[in-house]
Amino acid sequence: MADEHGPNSCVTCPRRQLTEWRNLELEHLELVNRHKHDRMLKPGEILFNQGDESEGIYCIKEGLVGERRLDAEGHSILVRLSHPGTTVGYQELLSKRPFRNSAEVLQDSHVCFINKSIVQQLIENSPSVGQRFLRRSLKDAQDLEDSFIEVQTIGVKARLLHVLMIFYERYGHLDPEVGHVFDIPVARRDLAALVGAAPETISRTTRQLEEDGLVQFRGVRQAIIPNLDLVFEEIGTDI
Amino acid sequence: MADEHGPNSCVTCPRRQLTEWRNLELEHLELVNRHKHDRMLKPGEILFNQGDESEGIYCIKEGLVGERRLDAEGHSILVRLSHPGTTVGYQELLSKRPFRNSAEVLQDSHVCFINKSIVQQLIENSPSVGQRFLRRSLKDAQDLEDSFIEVQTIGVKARLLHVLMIFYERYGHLDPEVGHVFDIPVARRDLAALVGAAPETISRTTRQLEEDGLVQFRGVRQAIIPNLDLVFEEIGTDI
DNA sequence: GCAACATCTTGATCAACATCAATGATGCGT
DNA sequence: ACGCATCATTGATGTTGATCAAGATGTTGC
Repeated sequence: MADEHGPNSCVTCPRRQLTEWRNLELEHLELVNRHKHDRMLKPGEILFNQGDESEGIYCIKEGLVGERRLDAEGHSILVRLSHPGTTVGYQELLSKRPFRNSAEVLQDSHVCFINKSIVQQLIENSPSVGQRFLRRSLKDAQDLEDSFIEVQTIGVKARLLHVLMIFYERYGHLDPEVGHVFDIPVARRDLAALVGAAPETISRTTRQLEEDGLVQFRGVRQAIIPNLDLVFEEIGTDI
Repeated sequence: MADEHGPNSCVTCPRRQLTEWRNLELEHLELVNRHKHDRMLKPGEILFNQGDESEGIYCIKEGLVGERRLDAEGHSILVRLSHPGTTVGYQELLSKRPFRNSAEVLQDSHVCFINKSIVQQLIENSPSVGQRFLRRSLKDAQDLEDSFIEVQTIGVKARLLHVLMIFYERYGHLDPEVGHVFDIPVARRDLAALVGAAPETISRTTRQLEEDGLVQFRGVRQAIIPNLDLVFEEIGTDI
């Protein structure tokens, strides 16, 4: 399991700088590295299910993971997306409660699992870790509060644009010929679940965005924004 | 400012057991007590405004405080209510960001203000305080996530019932003659802002609840639930 | 390459809620 | 107690998005 600081080692993992393990001393880092479990996962595979007890924490090294909740009527809502450099499942681990969401792999992913006993040791021995988790929790709470306001306030069109902008930030690049090109890493139904709307509504809204000249869609997995300013105007300058 | 463990002292404050200062040593407690500022506030008074920089933390000793956010179109949404035993404004203090909501007193309240330099000292010298704030933040994030799901999923009627049940838990008592009587501590417009609906919709929904026999309203500030089971049935047993 | 299946789109209809306008209640100051 | 201002209710109408049903477009396995 321990490759001596090879390409799979936590010590040299470039994503670690984004995580709560950022300031970890070498000693603790090697502890993590010795005990971590690497997994390569395909879309549709499950990290954990709603209702499960937490066994540890999941580090996303590559790929994309979504946290999904099923409501009483069986609708699934995508509560959040986790990109590389994110630890998934820390809330339930720290609060010792069962998972309230399921975590599902949305793209080919490389995920490391760290057992709760190891995390416990890190928190006890490295004060920075606790602080990082506090900051992370504060940020998550604030993001959620914003989404909460957004859902009550603005319509599907603006919310869809917002989600598309998130994809653009992460997967986009500028093609001087056509504009800002980016991938949509999820299926339409998941895009719908992310926006909090029915798939049919997403279809109609994307068509409307094309008619407005805000976004062009190339098939179902790619899109182009010819003019970013028009989009900012629509959603109110602040992203 | 310092009364020797009189009725206004933090040392003997009964609400403290509910706050992050719960396990504070006497020494630190007296530090807080020496530097806290007591204020008696009337409905409508403001603790802080959206956009202000955080100067410290607010302890609710008595009364009721609401956090309100104004969206782009000027709608105000009541993001959360804070009851006695709650510290308000900790997120912005710890993340060193400007307040994203305004805090407004909704009922006659007794609020203590603690300057950020004191809070800083406490966190540095008393490890339990940081942990308490972490727990608090985790809980807030989880509550928000639930509200988020709720807003997308269930209708105004169920959401209103949910809010009424919160009031019942806090202000209610059983009158064997008529049923479970409780006060509604906010005006209709604020009840609307809390549910995330227009005041007109709240009017119509309350009328519907009366027609269904779920809740009777006595004026605008009091209500009666003749049969709790009927309400639980409507919102799905879990509260 | 084609069948079988899942996914996406389109159209028609419906329910929920917002908005606007008017009226009725309540409270507050002098 | 009166008048004014704020707040709450009611009705009429408009908008948004969900749902249902059907067709179109992929996608996978053989």
